Amino acid sequence: MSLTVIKYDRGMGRWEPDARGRLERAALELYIERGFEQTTVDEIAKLAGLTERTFFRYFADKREVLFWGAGALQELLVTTVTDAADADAPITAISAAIQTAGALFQERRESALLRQTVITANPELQERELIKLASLASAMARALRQRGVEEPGASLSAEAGIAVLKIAFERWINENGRPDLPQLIRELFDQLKTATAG
Amino acid sequence: MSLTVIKYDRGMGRWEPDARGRLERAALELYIERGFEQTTVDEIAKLAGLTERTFFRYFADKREVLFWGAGALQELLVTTVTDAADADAPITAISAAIQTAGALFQERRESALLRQTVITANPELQERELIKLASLASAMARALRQRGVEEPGASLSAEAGIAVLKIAFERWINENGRPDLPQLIRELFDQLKTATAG
DNA sequence: GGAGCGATGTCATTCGCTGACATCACCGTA
DNA sequence: TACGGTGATGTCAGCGAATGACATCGCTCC
Repeated sequence: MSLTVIKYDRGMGRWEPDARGRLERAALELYIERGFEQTTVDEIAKLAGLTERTFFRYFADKREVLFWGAGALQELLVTTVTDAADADAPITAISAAIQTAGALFQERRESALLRQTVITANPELQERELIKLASLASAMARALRQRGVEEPGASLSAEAGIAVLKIAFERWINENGRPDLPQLIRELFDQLKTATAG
Repeated sequence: MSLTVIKYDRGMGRWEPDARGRLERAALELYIERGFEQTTVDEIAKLAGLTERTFFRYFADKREVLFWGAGALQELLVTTVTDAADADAPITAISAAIQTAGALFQERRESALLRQTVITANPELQERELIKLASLASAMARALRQRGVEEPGASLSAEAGIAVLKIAFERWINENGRPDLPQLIRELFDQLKTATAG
């Protein structure tokens, strides 16, 4: 299915620029073509014109290459939570942050879909994704606490936000009608309110 | 710290009963003593009087030995959700299920604490725990759907329940006062209602 | 034109995990 | 009682992920 054209696969050795980017693109391409398990790190490195050892200097393990962007996402979420008006309820700040994240995915729908296809096909990658999401939740909870929100409200709001994000993202990927993701997120926060009102 | 006395470490070869149990206990003991990463599967097997190969016949991987009980927990949750009165709101059924799980942990507080100490000390184990929790959530959501609850309410309620369980369990472990876990869970469901009310 | 330096390569090793096949203890039955 | 089947275990060989130690490369600055 080779959806990404890789132009750097030959004659590219040491010292070519953007080693990390080359490794990242090579990995994604191979994960899509043959699947995550069927791809060896050695193959990724060779396709990027590097060695296995160098791959592990840039990425802690074979999975991490797909989650490198999580750091930036976390900063975005924390910033959005922190910048929310003090008058806003915690859940409102969280909702704003999650909507922002949703907008980001929406901008890169194609690559988000490719990435998610790979992840969904492999339990090891799902595990990694879950721990990244958990990390996002605790970062948001921390941001709320620094805004003066007490526990357990901070953690509950943050975890609820991640739950909404998970469900919203999944629906957004599976629906061909491609509804607006941030709006889907708003609706889910509303439904969460209803659901928990019990 | 050797808290578990293992009596089966010598003269126990093939054909002694309860191979799975011996492997489980041996693994937990070594994970506690030296840490998860510092323990080899070969060491676990030898301590249990078996071979590495046999370990992998009982457990899919080195981590799974700590999560074998998750299946029973899932059944318990599903049963409780399914058996909840039809008149009950979905979130009430979920709350009942999570409280039941809490009661189960409370019965085995010591071993739960040991297990959690090992898991908390190791990211790989946290990943595995998160995917088990996610599996519990989707099982509960499925149970709700079979009771006629529509999406996204089913998934939202289930995920919210797991979020409560995570937070409740963490607090219960860390507080020396040892509050009643099922009650802590009830309180957190209440606070979740407040928090999401915005 | 070397000295220093960061990025990369090479090599060796450990360990998780798997497949293929042999072996063992036990159980039923002829 | 001997025999054959069966399931659990052992043995062996091998792949691939990951890591440490050390060498080498290309660049930059004196």
